[in-house]
Amino acid sequence: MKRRLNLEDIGRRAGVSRSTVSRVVNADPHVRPETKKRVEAVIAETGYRPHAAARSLASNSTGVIGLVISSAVETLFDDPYFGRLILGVSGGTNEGGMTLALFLFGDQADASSIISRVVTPGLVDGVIVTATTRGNPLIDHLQGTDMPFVVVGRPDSARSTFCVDVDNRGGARAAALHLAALGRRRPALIAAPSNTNAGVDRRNGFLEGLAEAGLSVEDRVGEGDWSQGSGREAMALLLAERPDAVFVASDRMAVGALRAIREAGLDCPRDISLVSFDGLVPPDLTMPRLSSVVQPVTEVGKRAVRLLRSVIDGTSTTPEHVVFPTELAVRESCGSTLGPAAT
Amino acid sequence: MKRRLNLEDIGRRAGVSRSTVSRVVNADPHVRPETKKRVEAVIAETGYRPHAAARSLASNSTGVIGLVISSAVETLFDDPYFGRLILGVSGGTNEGGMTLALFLFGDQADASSIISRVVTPGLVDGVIVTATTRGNPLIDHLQGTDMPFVVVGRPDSARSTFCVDVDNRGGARAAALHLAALGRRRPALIAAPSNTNAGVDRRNGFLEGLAEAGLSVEDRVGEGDWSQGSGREAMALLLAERPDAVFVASDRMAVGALRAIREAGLDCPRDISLVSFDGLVPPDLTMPRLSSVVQPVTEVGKRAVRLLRSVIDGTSTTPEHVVFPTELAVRESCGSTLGPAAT
DNA sequence: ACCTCTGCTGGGAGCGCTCCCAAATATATA
DNA sequence: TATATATTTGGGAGCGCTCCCAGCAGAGGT
Repeated sequence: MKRRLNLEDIGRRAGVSRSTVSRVVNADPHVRPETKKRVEAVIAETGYRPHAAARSLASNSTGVIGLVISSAVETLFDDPYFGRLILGVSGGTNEGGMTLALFLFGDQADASSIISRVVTPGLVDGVIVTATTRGNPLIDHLQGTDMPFVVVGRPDSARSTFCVDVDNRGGARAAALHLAALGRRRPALIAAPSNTNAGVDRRNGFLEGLAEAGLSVEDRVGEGDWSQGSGREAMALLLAERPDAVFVASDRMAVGALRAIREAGLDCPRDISLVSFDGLVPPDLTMPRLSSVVQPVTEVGKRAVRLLRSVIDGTSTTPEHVVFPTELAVRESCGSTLGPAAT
Repeated sequence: MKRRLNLEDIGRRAGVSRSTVSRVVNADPHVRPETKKRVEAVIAETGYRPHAAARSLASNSTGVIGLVISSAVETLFDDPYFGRLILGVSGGTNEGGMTLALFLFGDQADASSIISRVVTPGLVDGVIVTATTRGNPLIDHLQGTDMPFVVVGRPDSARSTFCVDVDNRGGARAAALHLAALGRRRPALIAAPSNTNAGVDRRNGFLEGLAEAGLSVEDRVGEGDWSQGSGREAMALLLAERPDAVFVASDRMAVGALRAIREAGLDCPRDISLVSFDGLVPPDLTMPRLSSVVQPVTEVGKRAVRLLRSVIDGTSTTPEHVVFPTELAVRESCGSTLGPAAT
């Protein structure tokens, strides 16, 4: 069992000191080219790699970013949202040569263990937190520490944190306007949980758009829990109100709603025009293809990493809110090509 | 800006030495109860947390496990497989109080950077590698280092590594037998990529089962790339051969196949009985609900962590292969409740 | 030839912890 | 009470790196 090589060993072999090797490894320009070449040769030949923990300790920076996702974990990946977010964050860390540490809450026991692990000094340089539900305890906790963090989504108390969000409200409003323009007159809403800020914003945006168009949902409102099943149930209930259009606050729930519509012997988009939110489900997954308000999740993740890095290195000091626009992608489920529904 | 507390500081406040505090933190039993109590009081009061990097350096163990997923990243989470795997691995690391580092390959540039990052000493204690395609360069590379690793899936050269796999072959065989028992006589196969071991095993298992039942696929064979679109195309082509049953090597591709069947004006399961592999798509996602061979992905992930931990701590030294059973879940798409198809 | 200035290099100190051995104290045995 | 033994505690050494300052060489100016 041969010992691991360290800077000193490489230095000895190259006839230079520890410090010089360190400079070469860190691309410090103050090294004579020939010296540098020699050291690099030894490094290549020995396969030397600097020890990450030692580096972190000495430099007080780990090169690791934490992503904390608190949610009912079992069904986490049933919704494409988190996968995409992880993809974006991973892309962001990769481009900075950083490492991504993923913290997923399972049950409540994990939660407290993770909360304390996340703030352990010397483990991560900063954290990205998804603010799925209002009153996220982790955010409060982080606020009391000096661990840099950014929130994905809109945090409850807007002013004190860095965050990256999408224009939920604007997107939902656009959906309402589109449905109205299509001539639909009995719009329904399947909202996302009202204990999430995204859910609240989408609901308000939709109602706002409707109001602008002189429409209202009246009693045609249901609420799901993001799951497909909840969308189906909500839709089944709503059917009694004979809506001619529905805005479903997430793709996932929309898939369920679609099922309920079909099970009732109705046709989407002919009988009911549907627009959902997210734009994450591959269009071909459903028949008809979902028209939905697309949010750029991957970009959100990437951007969150960049923002966090600027917080870590002190470039950003005053709370900053980045909001990405959302855009309605018209496909089949809204029935744009059909013209107004026959009453 | 107050300095971060260290063991020495806590010791001073509690009137004991650095070492004693360390013992308390690490639950070493050789501490007098009252001393322990006093130290714990100081820790609680100051909110002290040991520095992870310092710990890693001194103890030569990081408490971090790496999960490396090499795949076309953009579409990674379109397939529920990886999400579930991550969930399982995350559950495994959480239960050991460990941290999960996630390495996703984006493009080829990421690949080499990640490969070298993964083997950096002092970053992770070990790695879990998904062996999506044959001849995975990372596995070869790891074999040349002393970084502990376990492979999820069957590696090419079976004998030299630790791995956790599922019984792809047996599951596919069961699918064939089931289709045959249903009275189907013109079975087709939409295989997974033959440059993956899972793809090869599923194909062989299916053919084997068919042979046992005295059937054969003849020309009714297609191959997809795991994507839904590829399943659809393969099925569309296959339709010309007038199959009365099809085994699709993944749920995802099966969703595409279902679409092709419907687009051709045929009915599944009446005209074509379909069985897929994975059991990961929520049943209600499709109409009809998919009958599929279920693989316990989450358990695989959990088990991989446990196995890796035993490799890390030296408990396991001789390559060990864990294989989970797979099980056919009969739902609607195979048409079991229909009786034999009318020719 | 002398001095200065710049460019490169070496080495001490220290990051906060664990490991281990020895010292100090408490307990058991004769 | 004296001695042996077990329990608890303290502190040195070191993990491998970065940071910083001092030293040393060679180039340039007078």
